[in-house]
Amino acid sequence: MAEHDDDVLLPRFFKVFLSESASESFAIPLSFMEHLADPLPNTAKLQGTGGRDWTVNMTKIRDGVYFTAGWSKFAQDHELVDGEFLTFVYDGHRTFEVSVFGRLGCKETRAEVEAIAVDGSSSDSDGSSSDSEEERELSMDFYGDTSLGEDEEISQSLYPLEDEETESDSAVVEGNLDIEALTNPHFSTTLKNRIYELLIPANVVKENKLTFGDSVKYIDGEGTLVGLRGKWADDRICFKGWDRICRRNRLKKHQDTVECELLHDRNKVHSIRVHIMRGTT
DNA sequence: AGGTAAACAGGCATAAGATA
DNA sequence: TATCTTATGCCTGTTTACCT
Repeated sequence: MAEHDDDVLLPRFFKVFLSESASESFAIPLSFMEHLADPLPNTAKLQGTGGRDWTVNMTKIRDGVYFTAGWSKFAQDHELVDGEFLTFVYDGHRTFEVSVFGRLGCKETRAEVEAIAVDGSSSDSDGSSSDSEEERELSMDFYGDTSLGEDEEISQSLYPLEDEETESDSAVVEGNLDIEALTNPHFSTTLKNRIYELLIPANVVKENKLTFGDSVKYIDGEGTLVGLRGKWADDRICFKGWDRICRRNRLKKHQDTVECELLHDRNKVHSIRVHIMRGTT
């Protein structure tokens, strides 16, 4: 338990896998570079949930850092397909613990070690976690940033670097997201006139007995942004900063639909994962 | 079917920030 | 410092769901 608490403090990031841009090399988000060891090690160890390790080269290209040689082997061994989520927990030296979340939103164990005793180094591989526990673990992965409520952190997150926006992958789904497959509470929305706020439909809140804090993280293929809770005279629940999601994903009115998946920990929503479906309205 | 309440979109006013 | 732009809270009208 205490071990898990320590783990939560480790820096982490997530990305959506897109074969088009990530089959040969994999870009580490620019905003994560401040956490990387200095000087940058030549290689990194990727620890899969199946208990195996992969060594990959870490290469600095222009202003970014990429996993290069060895990454394609990792991707192949994990049978990564477009749209799957990867989370990376960094130990501060050269090891990344990588978790794979399938398109159904569940954590998956892949590239397993055959008939080998688990050495206990990975809390993910004990094989005892139930569905709900896995879901909570996913929540905790995105919960890593415990300073969510601090103004400084929020303002940084709200205004990401332009470079980050243009260089990272997009989580756009071209109209083929299987909505029924989403296991978390979700709702769809479109680009409204009032783009600064995202309204959480009251029926979704009620049906799922959801609660909200003062902020949520918006998660799209570009990374995360923090939206502060809006204050309204009525009881509606809405979050600000939504316009940045709309803008950086170039949402179009009367064309695009956004499926918002509410990631929660014991019904308290901490993040909203954004699935964009082009040309569906 | 009609009345009522809840939910929601969007207009308006204004505060805050940016820029000349 | 004045002006313009952006962001946000309040308010109101419309739509929808529910109850009688």
